[in-house]
Amino acid sequence: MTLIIDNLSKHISLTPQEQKLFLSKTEICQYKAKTILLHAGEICKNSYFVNSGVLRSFNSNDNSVEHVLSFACSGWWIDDMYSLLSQKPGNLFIEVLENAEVVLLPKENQEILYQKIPKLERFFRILAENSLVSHQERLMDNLSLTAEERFEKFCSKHRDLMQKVPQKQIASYLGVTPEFFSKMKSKMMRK
Amino acid sequence: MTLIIDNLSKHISLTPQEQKLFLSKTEICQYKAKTILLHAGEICKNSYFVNSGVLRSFNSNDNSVEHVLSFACSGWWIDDMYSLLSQKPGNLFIEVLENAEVVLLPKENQEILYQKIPKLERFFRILAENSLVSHQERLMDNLSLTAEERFEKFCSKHRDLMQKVPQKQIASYLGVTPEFFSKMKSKMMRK
DNA sequence: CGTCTATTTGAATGTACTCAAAAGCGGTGG
DNA sequence: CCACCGCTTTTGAGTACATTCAAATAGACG
Repeated sequence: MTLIIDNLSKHISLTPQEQKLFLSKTEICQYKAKTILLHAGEICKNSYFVNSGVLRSFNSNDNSVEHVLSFACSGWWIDDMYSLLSQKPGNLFIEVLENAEVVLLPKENQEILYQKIPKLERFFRILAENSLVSHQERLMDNLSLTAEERFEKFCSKHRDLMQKVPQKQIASYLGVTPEFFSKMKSKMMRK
Repeated sequence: MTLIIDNLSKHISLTPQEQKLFLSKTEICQYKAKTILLHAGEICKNSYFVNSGVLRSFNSNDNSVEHVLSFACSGWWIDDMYSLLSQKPGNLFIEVLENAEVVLLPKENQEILYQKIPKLERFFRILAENSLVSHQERLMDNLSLTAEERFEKFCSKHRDLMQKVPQKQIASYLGVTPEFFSKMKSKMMRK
């Protein structure tokens, strides 16, 4: 029922009291599609855990060209890690793509929880390490694969997102223009 | 004197006993340039902390095209995080570029240390989070900047490496061919 | 139904790559 | 200490992958 407790339980085990404490430091919010949870230039005050719906993080080059850093569906965490850690203005937006229920974990509560439940250090260590691994892989893919190969890999890894997300944003995630993505897609269909 | 203890002290404070315990679980090794500490296909058994010298991690596309994931100088950690976490064969090489003194922290000792000194969970959480931030930034740079811009950014961030590392490897890190890098460089010099 | 945005398609362009060959540089052995 | 060998860097010509700009088409939403 509480997806987020299940998520924690993947790497650490919490007593019922600890679970209660954890939940008491979070807040559940409902957001409609297109809501912007964080604007570039703001300081990121929360980690977001997605119960349902879809979010994305992206930056926007002065000239309104967007680059998608990540998507987050049910069961995923999303934030502007740079801004969250440094508590300085970041350059990411976080936007709701599909009506979403989101668990907010405020930065200051996270620090409190680290003190009260040190096991959480372990959880977020593992979370960060796993995230690091997948970012490293994506980086290497961007260096060594063609757009077509990256697209195929994306499809096999995230078939679910293909339905939910406008393809211009998948293009952006893969690092190509929407126009090129469209041409590439139809070319691959023909085979 | 012990660079690695200084490094830990940046984020957590250890008692002298804890410091001793930590060091007792590590091993210091000297390696000559060109030594390969980890081959693709092997399981990564250690985290490496660089006391002196320079290392790099890279993968190698079947057809012998190399892509540099990261460099590590004095004071930096390096490993194949994927393989280290999963204890499955990875696809990274770790190589010594410049004669190096390296602190080895074996995976199994790391687990022991997590139990004996839970504060280390915090340290490696912060380490992973910071690494994640810089990988995210590099990823976004690869999506949104030209090769020239990435090169300029690299220069201003890592002037020291420019001297120490063959430029074909900087090219590889930036995601361009050595030939193109050379042309780009001379073009930028002329300005 | 009309408006707004996303997608498709086409033509011209550019950034970066491949292949090839020459020049430079560093280390090693005689 | 010099000469040679291998590797890195440079340079050039031709090519390819992906972009830009523009316009037409399709879809989604109020």
